Amino acid sequence: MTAVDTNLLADLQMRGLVNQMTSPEELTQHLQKSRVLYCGFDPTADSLHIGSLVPLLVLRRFQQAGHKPLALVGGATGMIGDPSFKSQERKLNTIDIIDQWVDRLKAQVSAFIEFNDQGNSAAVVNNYDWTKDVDVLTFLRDVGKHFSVSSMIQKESVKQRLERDGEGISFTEFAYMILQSFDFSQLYKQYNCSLQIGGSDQWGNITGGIDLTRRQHRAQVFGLTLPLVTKSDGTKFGKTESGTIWLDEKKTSQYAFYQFWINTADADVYKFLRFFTFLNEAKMLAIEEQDRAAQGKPEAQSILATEVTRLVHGEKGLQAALRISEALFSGQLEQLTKEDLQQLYLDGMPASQTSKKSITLVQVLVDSGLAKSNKMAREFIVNNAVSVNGDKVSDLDAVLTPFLGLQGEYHVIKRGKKLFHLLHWAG
RNA sequence: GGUGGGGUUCCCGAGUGGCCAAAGGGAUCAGACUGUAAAUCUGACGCGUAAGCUUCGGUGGUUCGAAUCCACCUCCCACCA
Repeated sequence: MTAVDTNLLADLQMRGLVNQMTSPEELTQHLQKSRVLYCGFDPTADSLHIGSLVPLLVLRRFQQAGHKPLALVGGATGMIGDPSFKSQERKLNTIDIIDQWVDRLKAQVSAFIEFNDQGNSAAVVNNYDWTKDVDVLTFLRDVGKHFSVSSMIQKESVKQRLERDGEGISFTEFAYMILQSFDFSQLYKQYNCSLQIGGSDQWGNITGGIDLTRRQHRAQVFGLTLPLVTKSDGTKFGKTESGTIWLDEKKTSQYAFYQFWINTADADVYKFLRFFTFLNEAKMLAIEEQDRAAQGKPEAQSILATEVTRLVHGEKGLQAALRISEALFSGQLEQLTKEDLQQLYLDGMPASQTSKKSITLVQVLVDSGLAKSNKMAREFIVNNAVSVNGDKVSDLDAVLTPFLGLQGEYHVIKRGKKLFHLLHWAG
């Protein structure tokens, strides 16, 4: 039997990772032994984004403490759409698309948990497997009968939707909770799974599952929700000017991922260290103390970025991100060798190639996506926001040619303080 | 099926025949200050160097002129059956 770390809950609480839990004393008691727990991830896109990182890492924390994690991929629930705290009814995706997404998610969640031969080896399950063959009548009689509509509409997660003018909720979405509850009950039956974790928005769905499991199997199971990750400035966590931060490196490069964390506000960074890293409390307090004493630029952001990038993209991905970041932000562009530049290209720095002999700067800005239109490109140049190979350019008619490039082949274009693009003259 | 209310530029939201590329707020972007922070100030924020062009759910119409009026279609919401 795997040894169990009985301080797990205390650690999670120290990290601020516990939002709500059912019967705390009994759950603490329950977790003295190795248990099976699960967390669901619905396929709403072809990749998870960093919003799912907290639950994924908590699954990992549970496994490290000796419990068996199940990552549930919502092949069934993803077809319905969770209405919890969503202000609008959502469009249904087609079944083929959902299938593809399910496969990607399986691979992604697998990276965060261990599959070994020990008692607490992780597993990935798909709720489509036990939902697809349940016919409507059976479902309504055996599952639906356990739910009271009046208690369902009391749930905070759908209440505001029901009360809000101009929006409604279809029966399909309303029934989502029942499907998710059915998952918990099934996983209890099949795996003796006794704990479900999820975001704070999942509380209603989780307690629904707990009730159903009690009614169908006369068993007590537990729920624990994690806090919503919020930022001190009130803006939404996980978005940048260029969009969502995805876990898939094809959608968000390792470099962009690293940069996202580097840009964490001071007001949030120590909290995020607790949420997103496995550093122990003493270590994190030491970092905080040191930053305070230093009065200058804090170290916490770079530690956070390093740790999280390593967790998600591995040591290689981290090194690639670091190489680009250092090259670009140290300001020593002219010292880069041809190999360095090539490596930046391979590391996934935003880049493009051209076989032309010369291009206007305005054109380059637009082609590279650094500016949305010629008009914006010109505005950036006039505002002194553009530099090429480290030098500000304020000439609207500037033209780039290979000769002027680094090593005769590359131009590093910078717009604003943080956006870069590598232009390679392939001709 | 009936009745009523809606669909405005990324979001919210004003605009009911010309003064509207369309108020205001938010978000976003740039500059200054900085630490690739925060706060603050300044500027930008449909496309076009410009003349100008293309937008206000869709199509068609009325008009010198429509986001604004009319018809049909479509989607959403509420209530009634």
